[in-house]
Amino acid sequence: MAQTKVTSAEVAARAGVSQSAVSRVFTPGASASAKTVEKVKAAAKELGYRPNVLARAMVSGKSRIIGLVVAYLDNHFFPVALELLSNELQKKGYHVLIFTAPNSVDAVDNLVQELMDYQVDGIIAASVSMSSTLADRAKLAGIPVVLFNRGLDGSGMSSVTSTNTEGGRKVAEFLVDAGHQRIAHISGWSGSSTGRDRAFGFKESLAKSGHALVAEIDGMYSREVASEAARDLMSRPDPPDAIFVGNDHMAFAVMDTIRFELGLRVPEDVSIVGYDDVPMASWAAYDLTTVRQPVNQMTEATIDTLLGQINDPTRTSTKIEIPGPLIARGSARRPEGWTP
Amino acid sequence: MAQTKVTSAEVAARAGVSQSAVSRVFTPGASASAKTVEKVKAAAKELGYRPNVLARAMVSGKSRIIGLVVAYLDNHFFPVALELLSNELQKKGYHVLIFTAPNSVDAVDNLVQELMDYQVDGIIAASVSMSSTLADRAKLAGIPVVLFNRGLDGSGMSSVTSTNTEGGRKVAEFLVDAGHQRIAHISGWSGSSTGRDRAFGFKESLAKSGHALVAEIDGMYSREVASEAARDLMSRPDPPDAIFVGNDHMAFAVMDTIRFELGLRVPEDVSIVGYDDVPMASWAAYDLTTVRQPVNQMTEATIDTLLGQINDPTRTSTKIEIPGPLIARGSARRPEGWTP
DNA sequence: CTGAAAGCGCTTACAG
DNA sequence: CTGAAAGCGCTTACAG
Repeated sequence: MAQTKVTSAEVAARAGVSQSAVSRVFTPGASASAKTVEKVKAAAKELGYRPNVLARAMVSGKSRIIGLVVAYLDNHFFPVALELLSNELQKKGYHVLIFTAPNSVDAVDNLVQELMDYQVDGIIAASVSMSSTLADRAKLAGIPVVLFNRGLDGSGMSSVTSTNTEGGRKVAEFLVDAGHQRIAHISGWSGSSTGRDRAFGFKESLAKSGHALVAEIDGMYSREVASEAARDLMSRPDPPDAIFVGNDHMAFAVMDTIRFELGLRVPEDVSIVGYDDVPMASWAAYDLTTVRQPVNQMTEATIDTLLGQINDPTRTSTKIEIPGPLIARGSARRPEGWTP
Repeated sequence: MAQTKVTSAEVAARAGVSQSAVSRVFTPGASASAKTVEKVKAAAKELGYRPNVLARAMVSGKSRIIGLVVAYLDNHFFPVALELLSNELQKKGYHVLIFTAPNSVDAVDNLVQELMDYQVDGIIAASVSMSSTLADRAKLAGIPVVLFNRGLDGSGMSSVTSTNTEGGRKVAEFLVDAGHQRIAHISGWSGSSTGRDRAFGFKESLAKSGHALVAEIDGMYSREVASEAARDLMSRPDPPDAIFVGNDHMAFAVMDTIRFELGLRVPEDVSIVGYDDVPMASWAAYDLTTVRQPVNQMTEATIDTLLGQINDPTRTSTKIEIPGPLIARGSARRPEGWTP
């Protein structure tokens, strides 16, 4: 029997109290006598009243909306993260306004402007490039920003990633210990800190053990580009015996190309290692050796950081890196006696 | 140089006009002289002013927010749909408040209440079960609802699906024409119209050609349940020579189980057909024969329907079904001389 | 075209 | 604890 739009004034009239009293009953922590609460709740129920969140947001200055900017939804890491982020935020009484971003800095800056128009309390940018000037704008507007799965040093924005450099190192050790001699890298997009850090750790560790990279190609986080890179690598006179691919999403494409198009065997002819440990990595058709990004911990840290900054604007930005293990499966030869 | 919160009044002061004038300059279609526009825009730019969308929403009664309820984000069909929906809505000046739903009717009803608190202009429920009473509530509140990839007859809600019954029929014909004799079905969740319709069309067509279903098991849209069903089916004394699986997401699990766990060949030992044609279906590791859901057209129709109802509240609800082709790939034996 | 004023539905000091 | 009142930042009749 809900009316088209019930206001607190109507509830007040029916309950025989003031409009302020109605508001108090619906404001956690505000004072109202048991009797008032009872009368108001009864009237509200009869009329089907619920407070207008937008009005509340306007006067309180808190919208309880978090803006989430995402790209790369075709990489399954992000739907998983999105779901975790959204569930957790819902539990804490926040809601998510989602923006899908083409991955250009300009486009993202526009989106973030629009987000700010909605008076969001905070912004999570997932694997997306924001300009520093935009970051400054958000800071001036008092809106905290947390970068998820991407860092931007010197931007003053908080970020949450896995220990990408360390992850790259682990892969190098794993491949070297397994006796690989001709190692190549199809990297994550070099415009992303994530891609750069993994490549850096990987190459650094390789060099330390006296190995040089056979080849390094930017896979641009794209299936097509990664497949082309795999074709290129495997058709060389001296093809690699192991390829570290900058994320799982590209690694699947590389495996498809190598096995079904080129007719080679994985790992007998070439070992493949990915990064992320998306659910599909454990599916039998791929059984991909990869470095796990602890997405649960990463989303938790992201939310803690963001809400922390929302509740205490003086808090300084933090850079959180969460370690994840290398998960050895069937797509790469293992070092003898290897244990995680 | 943006201030922490610039209001139209401040812009008005700087531009030497009234606050109303500022508002008009930022309201498409409102009248203002070229001179006023110029002065206001200049002042707005200097101060970094942007209208507060929430305030606008309150007075205009239009939030330009669309509530999107999703479940099953692990099924790749939904991230794809989500991205299309979000992009298209952004282009039309709407934004998406996202709610991830556990798939119980109660939980969904709660979420939708919260959505309404945000004064959303419309709701898209993707593969999610809403109660009819909730639908009635939304209608009373004047908020149009469109069901995406799910129907609910008699609810008065609009829905957009593919022609699921017809799709089921196509699969039956395809398998029968290929000479399969022992045909089984691991269905989509029987609580969903989508699952029921596909199963219905499939069985109806099978019966018409004098074939009986060897077995039918509800796969609950779950990888685990579908895998268990596959084990069950293939360990029978007289195992099926073809299985129609209610969606691609489950079909991948079925293929993994049959090939890597049971050591059988697809399609030599058993043909597998899915439903959806998610991107992964075309990946070489699965090469899945499936019925395509034209997700582009489905999302377009969803948006057209929703915005249509928002702009013209008298418009009656519609039930749209969009046909999609069967895509023959390598996971199922083809009828001789088969053409799409 | 333009400004003064009312009002959207709330929250929150301020008195009592 | 409670009510009257101000105000959040806008849009939109209403006069002029």
